[in-house]
Amino acid sequence: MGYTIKQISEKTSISPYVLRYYEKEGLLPHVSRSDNGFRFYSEEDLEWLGLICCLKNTGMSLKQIKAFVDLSAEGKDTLKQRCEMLVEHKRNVENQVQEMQKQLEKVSRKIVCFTAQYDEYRNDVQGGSR
Amino acid sequence: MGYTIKQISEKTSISPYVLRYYEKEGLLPHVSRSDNGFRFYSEEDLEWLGLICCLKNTGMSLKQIKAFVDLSAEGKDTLKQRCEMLVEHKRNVENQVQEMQKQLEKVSRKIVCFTAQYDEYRNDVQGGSR
DNA sequence: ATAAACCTTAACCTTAGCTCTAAGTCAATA
DNA sequence: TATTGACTTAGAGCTAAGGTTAAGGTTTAT
Repeated sequence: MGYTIKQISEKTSISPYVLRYYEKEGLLPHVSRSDNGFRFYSEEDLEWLGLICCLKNTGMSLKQIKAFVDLSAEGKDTLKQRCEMLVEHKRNVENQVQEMQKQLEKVSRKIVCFTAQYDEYRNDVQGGSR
Repeated sequence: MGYTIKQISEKTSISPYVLRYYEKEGLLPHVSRSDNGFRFYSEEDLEWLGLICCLKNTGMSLKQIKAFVDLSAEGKDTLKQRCEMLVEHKRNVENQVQEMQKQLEKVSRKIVCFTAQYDEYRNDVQGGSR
Protein backbone atom coordinates (compact mmCIF):
# COMPACT_ATOMS: atom_id res chain seq x y z
CA MET A 1 0.00 0.00 0.00
CA GLY A 2 2.25 2.76 -1.18
CA TYR A 3 5.66 3.14 -2.72
CA THR A 4 8.95 4.89 -2.12
CA ILE A 5 10.35 7.24 -4.69
CA LYS A 6 12.73 4.54 -5.82
CA GLN A 7 9.95 2.05 -6.39
CA ILE A 8 7.97 4.58 -8.37
CA SER A 9 11.08 5.39 -10.31
CA GLU A 10 11.49 1.74 -11.21
CA LYS A 11 7.83 1.25 -12.02
CA THR A 12 7.67 4.26 -14.32
CA SER A 13 11.27 4.62 -15.49
CA ILE A 14 11.16 8.21 -14.37
CA SER A 15 14.21 9.15 -12.36
CA PRO A 16 13.80 10.27 -8.76
CA TYR A 17 15.15 13.66 -9.82
CA VAL A 18 12.36 14.04 -12.29
CA LEU A 19 9.74 12.79 -9.88
CA ARG A 20 10.75 15.46 -7.41
CA TYR A 21 10.96 18.00 -10.17
CA TYR A 22 7.44 17.20 -11.33
CA GLU A 23 6.18 17.51 -7.80
CA LYS A 24 7.96 20.81 -7.31
CA GLU A 25 6.45 22.09 -10.52
CA GLY A 26 3.02 21.13 -9.26
CA LEU A 27 2.35 18.28 -11.66
CA LEU A 28 1.94 15.76 -8.90
CA PRO A 29 0.76 17.44 -5.73
CA HIS A 30 -0.52 15.76 -2.58
CA VAL A 31 2.16 13.13 -2.45
CA SER A 32 2.13 12.19 1.22
CA ARG A 33 5.08 11.62 3.49
CA SER A 34 6.13 8.95 5.93
CA ASP A 35 7.00 9.88 9.48
CA ASN A 36 10.58 10.35 8.51
CA GLY A 37 9.63 12.87 5.82
CA PHE A 38 10.18 10.51 2.90
CA ARG A 39 7.76 10.66 0.01
CA PHE A 40 5.17 7.93 0.08
CA TYR A 41 3.27 7.45 -3.17
CA SER A 42 -0.25 6.02 -3.18
CA GLU A 43 -1.91 4.03 -5.94
CA GLU A 44 -3.74 7.19 -6.84
CA ASP A 45 -0.47 9.08 -7.24
CA LEU A 46 0.71 6.33 -9.51
CA GLU A 47 -2.41 6.69 -11.61
CA TRP A 48 -1.96 10.43 -11.83
CA LEU A 49 1.54 9.87 -12.98
CA GLY A 50 0.14 7.61 -15.65
CA LEU A 51 -2.08 10.36 -16.95
CA ILE A 52 0.76 12.87 -16.82
CA CYS A 53 3.00 10.59 -18.84
CA CYS A 54 0.28 9.98 -21.32
CA LEU A 55 -0.28 13.69 -21.84
CA LYS A 56 3.42 14.29 -22.01
CA ASN A 57 3.89 11.48 -24.52
CA THR A 58 1.31 13.08 -26.73
CA GLY A 59 3.25 16.30 -26.68
CA MET A 60 1.52 18.30 -24.00
CA SER A 61 3.96 20.66 -22.32
CA LEU A 62 4.58 20.45 -18.61
CA LYS A 63 3.06 23.90 -18.34
CA GLN A 64 -0.21 22.76 -19.87
CA ILE A 65 -0.21 19.66 -17.76
CA LYS A 66 0.17 21.83 -14.71
CA ALA A 67 -2.83 23.89 -15.79
CA PHE A 68 -4.80 20.69 -15.99
CA VAL A 69 -3.63 19.58 -12.57
CA ASP A 70 -4.48 22.96 -11.10
CA LEU A 71 -8.00 22.64 -12.43
CA SER A 72 -8.31 19.22 -10.87
CA ALA A 73 -7.36 20.68 -7.54
CA GLU A 74 -10.35 22.99 -7.75
CA GLY A 75 -12.66 20.02 -7.56
CA LYS A 76 -15.62 18.73 -9.50
CA ASP A 77 -16.73 22.14 -10.67
CA THR A 78 -13.96 22.02 -13.21
CA LEU A 79 -14.76 18.55 -14.53
CA LYS A 80 -16.33 19.89 -17.66
CA GLN A 81 -13.47 22.25 -18.32
CA ARG A 82 -10.94 19.50 -17.82
CA CYS A 83 -12.87 17.27 -20.10
CA GLU A 84 -12.85 19.93 -22.77
CA MET A 85 -9.17 20.40 -22.28
CA LEU A 86 -8.51 16.75 -22.96
CA VAL A 87 -10.82 16.76 -25.95
CA GLU A 88 -9.04 19.76 -27.39
CA HIS A 89 -5.67 18.24 -26.75
CA LYS A 90 -6.78 15.12 -28.51
CA ARG A 91 -8.00 17.13 -31.47
CA ASN A 92 -4.70 18.99 -31.62
CA VAL A 93 -2.70 15.81 -31.62
CA GLU A 94 -4.89 14.28 -34.27
CA ASN A 95 -4.35 17.32 -36.43
CA GLN A 96 -0.63 17.09 -35.91
CA VAL A 97 -0.69 13.45 -36.85
CA GLN A 98 -2.59 14.29 -39.99
CA GLU A 99 -0.19 17.05 -40.91
CA MET A 100 2.65 14.66 -40.27
CA GLN A 101 1.14 12.12 -42.61
CA LYS A 102 0.76 14.75 -45.28
CA GLN A 103 4.43 15.62 -44.96
CA LEU A 104 5.27 11.94 -44.98
CA GLU A 105 3.54 11.68 -48.31
CA LYS A 106 6.02 14.18 -49.67
CA VAL A 107 8.87 12.17 -48.25
CA SER A 108 7.46 9.09 -49.92
CA ARG A 109 7.37 10.84 -53.26
CA LYS A 110 10.98 11.87 -52.76
CA ILE A 111 11.87 8.28 -52.03
CA VAL A 112 10.25 7.15 -55.26
CA CYS A 113 12.17 9.84 -57.07
CA PHE A 114 15.47 8.88 -55.49
CA THR A 115 14.88 5.22 -56.11
CA ALA A 116 14.27 5.89 -59.77
CA GLN A 117 17.46 7.91 -59.98
CA TYR A 118 19.36 5.18 -58.28
CA ASP A 119 18.03 2.52 -60.64
CA GLU A 120 19.02 4.63 -63.59
CA TYR A 121 22.47 5.14 -62.13
CA ARG A 122 22.91 1.43 -61.57
CA ASN A 123 22.04 0.73 -65.18
CA ASP A 124 24.37 3.43 -66.39
CA VAL A 125 27.38 2.56 -64.36
CA GLN A 126 27.21 -1.13 -63.76
CA GLY A 127 25.50 -2.08 -66.95
CA GLY A 128 22.34 -3.62 -65.65
CA SER A 129 21.29 -6.52 -63.56
CA ARG A 130 23.18 -6.30 -60.29
CA MET B 1 15.14 33.20 -62.96
CA GLY B 2 16.31 33.35 -59.41
CA TYR B 3 15.31 35.06 -56.21
CA THR B 4 16.73 37.38 -53.60
CA ILE B 5 16.82 36.32 -50.00
CA LYS B 6 13.80 38.46 -49.30
CA GLN B 7 11.78 36.83 -52.04
CA ILE B 8 12.69 33.40 -50.79
CA SER B 9 11.83 34.49 -47.30
CA GLU B 10 8.39 35.54 -48.48
CA LYS B 11 7.86 32.41 -50.53
CA THR B 12 8.78 30.07 -47.72
CA SER B 13 8.00 32.10 -44.60
CA ILE B 14 11.50 31.43 -43.41
CA SER B 15 13.18 34.59 -42.16
CA PRO B 16 16.33 35.84 -43.91
CA TYR B 17 18.19 35.22 -40.66
CA VAL B 18 17.22 31.59 -40.76
CA LEU B 19 17.98 31.24 -44.45
CA ARG B 20 21.51 32.47 -43.80
CA TYR B 21 21.73 30.29 -40.74
CA TYR B 22 20.72 27.21 -42.69
CA GLU B 23 23.26 28.03 -45.32
CA LYS B 24 25.97 28.56 -42.73
CA GLU B 25 25.12 25.22 -41.16
CA GLY B 26 25.47 23.58 -44.53
CA LEU B 27 21.84 22.71 -45.11
CA LEU B 28 21.64 24.70 -48.28
CA PRO B 29 25.04 24.94 -49.93
CA HIS B 30 25.81 26.19 -53.40
CA VAL B 31 23.58 29.23 -53.22
CA SER B 32 25.13 31.45 -55.84
CA ARG B 33 25.82 35.15 -55.61
CA SER B 34 25.19 38.13 -57.80
CA ASP B 35 28.08 40.40 -58.78
CA ASN B 36 27.46 42.52 -55.72
CA GLY B 37 27.81 39.51 -53.45
CA PHE B 38 24.10 39.16 -52.67
CA ARG B 39 22.62 35.70 -52.46
CA PHE B 40 20.79 34.62 -55.56
CA TYR B 41 18.61 31.56 -55.14
CA SER B 42 17.84 29.30 -58.09
CA GLU B 43 14.74 27.19 -58.61
CA GLU B 44 16.81 24.25 -57.56
CA ASP B 45 17.73 25.94 -54.28
CA LEU B 46 14.05 26.54 -53.70
CA GLU B 47 13.35 22.88 -54.26
CA TRP B 48 16.07 21.87 -51.86
CA LEU B 49 14.58 24.16 -49.32
CA GLY B 50 11.31 22.37 -49.86
CA LEU B 51 12.85 19.04 -49.06
CA ILE B 52 14.60 20.48 -46.04
CA CYS B 53 11.35 21.87 -44.70
CA CYS B 54 9.62 18.62 -45.32
CA LEU B 55 12.23 16.69 -43.39
CA LYS B 56 12.21 19.27 -40.65
CA ASN B 57 8.43 19.20 -40.43
CA THR B 58 8.56 15.48 -39.93
CA GLY B 59 10.90 15.93 -37.03
CA MET B 60 14.31 15.38 -38.58
CA SER B 61 16.93 17.41 -36.76
CA LEU B 62 19.01 19.96 -38.61
CA LYS B 63 21.99 17.80 -37.86
CA GLN B 64 20.51 14.80 -39.63
CA ILE B 65 19.40 16.97 -42.48
CA LYS B 66 22.94 18.19 -42.82
CA ALA B 67 24.16 14.62 -42.95
CA PHE B 68 21.76 14.03 -45.80
CA VAL B 69 22.89 17.15 -47.61
CA ASP B 70 26.52 16.17 -47.16
CA LEU B 71 25.81 12.83 -48.75
CA SER B 72 24.16 14.55 -51.68
CA ALA B 73 27.27 16.61 -52.19
CA GLU B 74 29.25 13.42 -52.69
CA GLY B 75 27.29 12.70 -55.84
CA LYS B 76 25.42 9.77 -57.27
CA ASP B 77 27.46 7.18 -55.45
CA THR B 78 25.48 7.98 -52.35
CA LEU B 79 22.07 7.78 -53.98
CA LYS B 80 21.32 4.44 -52.44
CA GLN B 81 22.45 5.56 -49.02
CA ARG B 82 20.34 8.69 -49.19
CA CYS B 83 17.40 6.68 -50.30
CA GLU B 84 17.81 4.38 -47.34
CA MET B 85 18.09 7.35 -45.06
CA LEU B 86 14.76 8.68 -46.24
CA VAL B 87 13.18 5.28 -45.95
CA GLU B 88 14.41 4.89 -42.43
CA HIS B 89 13.28 8.35 -41.50
CA LYS B 90 9.87 7.56 -42.89
CA ARG B 91 9.72 4.36 -40.91
CA ASN B 92 10.70 6.22 -37.74
CA VAL B 93 8.04 8.81 -38.20
CA GLU B 94 5.45 6.18 -38.91
CA ASN B 95 6.38 4.44 -35.70
CA GLN B 96 6.12 7.66 -33.81
CA VAL B 97 2.72 8.29 -35.29
CA GLN B 98 1.63 4.84 -34.28
CA GLU B 99 2.90 5.29 -30.74
CA MET B 100 1.15 8.63 -30.63
CA GLN B 101 -2.10 7.00 -31.64
CA LYS B 102 -1.70 4.41 -28.94
CA GLN B 103 -1.24 7.12 -26.36
CA LEU B 104 -4.19 8.97 -27.82
CA GLU B 105 -6.28 5.92 -27.15
CA LYS B 106 -5.46 6.29 -23.49
CA VAL B 107 -6.42 9.93 -23.59
CA SER B 108 -9.71 8.94 -25.20
CA ARG B 109 -10.43 6.52 -22.42
CA LYS B 110 -9.70 9.25 -19.89
CA ILE B 111 -12.11 11.50 -21.68
CA VAL B 112 -14.83 8.89 -21.46
CA CYS B 113 -14.08 8.52 -17.82
CA PHE B 114 -14.16 12.25 -17.16
CA THR B 115 -17.33 12.67 -19.14
CA ALA B 116 -19.03 9.99 -17.07
CA GLN B 117 -17.92 11.70 -13.88
CA TYR B 118 -19.19 14.98 -15.14
CA ASP B 119 -22.58 13.55 -16.05
CA GLU B 120 -22.89 12.03 -12.63
CA TYR B 121 -21.93 15.32 -11.03
CA ARG B 122 -24.53 17.17 -13.06
CA ASN B 123 -27.23 14.78 -11.94
CA ASP B 124 -26.13 15.04 -8.33
CA VAL B 125 -25.86 18.75 -8.09
CA GLN B 126 -28.32 20.14 -10.52
CA GLY B 127 -30.89 17.39 -10.26
CA GLY B 128 -30.94 16.14 -13.76
CA SER B 129 -31.73 17.35 -17.20
CA ARG B 130 -29.74 20.52 -17.79
C1' DA C 1 23.21 61.75 -50.22
C1' DT C 2 20.28 59.08 -47.97
C1' DA C 3 17.88 54.96 -47.27
C1' DA C 4 16.90 50.15 -48.28
C1' DA C 5 18.61 45.75 -48.91
C1' DC C 6 22.16 43.15 -48.51
C1' DC C 7 26.70 41.24 -46.48
C1' DT C 8 29.82 38.88 -42.42
C1' DT C 9 31.15 37.36 -37.88
C1' DA C 10 30.23 36.10 -33.67
C1' DA C 11 27.91 36.66 -29.53
C1' DC C 12 23.65 36.00 -27.39
C1' DC C 13 18.96 34.32 -26.34
C1' DT C 14 14.98 31.23 -25.43
C1' DT C 15 12.59 27.27 -24.27
C1' DA C 16 12.11 23.02 -22.37
C1' DG C 17 13.17 19.72 -19.44
C1' DC C 18 15.89 17.91 -16.76
C1' DT C 19 20.27 16.83 -13.69
C1' DC C 20 23.25 17.49 -10.26
C1' DT C 21 25.50 19.41 -6.01
C1' DA C 22 25.77 20.49 -1.33
C1' DA C 23 24.47 20.02 3.01
C1' DG C 24 21.66 17.74 5.96
C1' DT C 25 18.19 13.97 8.25
C1' DC C 26 17.03 9.37 9.41
C1' DA C 27 17.26 4.29 10.03
C1' DA C 28 19.56 0.14 9.73
C1' DT C 29 23.81 -2.28 10.02
C1' DA C 30 28.92 -3.65 11.31
C1' DT D 1 29.20 4.21 17.89
C1' DA D 2 30.41 4.95 13.32
C1' DT D 3 29.28 4.22 8.83
C1' DT D 4 26.38 3.41 4.95
C1' DG D 5 22.65 4.32 2.12
C1' DA D 6 18.19 6.07 1.03
C1' DC D 7 16.08 9.90 1.48
C1' DT D 8 15.35 15.34 2.10
C1' DT D 9 15.86 20.52 0.43
C1' DA D 10 17.17 24.65 -2.31
C1' DG D 11 19.07 26.18 -5.96
C1' DA D 12 22.54 26.19 -9.50
C1' DG D 13 23.90 24.24 -13.79
C1' DC D 14 23.47 21.64 -18.00
C1' DT D 15 22.09 20.23 -22.76
C1' DA D 16 20.02 20.53 -26.97
C1' DA D 17 17.96 22.74 -30.51
C1' DG D 18 17.12 26.40 -33.14
C1' DG D 19 17.14 30.63 -33.84
C1' DT D 20 18.11 36.03 -33.28
C1' DT D 21 20.54 40.08 -32.90
C1' DA D 22 24.25 43.46 -32.93
C1' DA D 23 27.97 45.79 -35.06
C1' DG D 24 30.10 47.43 -38.75
C1' DG D 25 30.38 47.47 -43.59
C1' DT D 26 29.10 47.47 -48.96
C1' DT D 27 26.04 48.17 -52.80
C1' DT D 28 22.06 49.89 -55.34
C1' DA D 29 18.12 52.67 -56.10
C1' DT D 30 15.67 57.31 -55.32
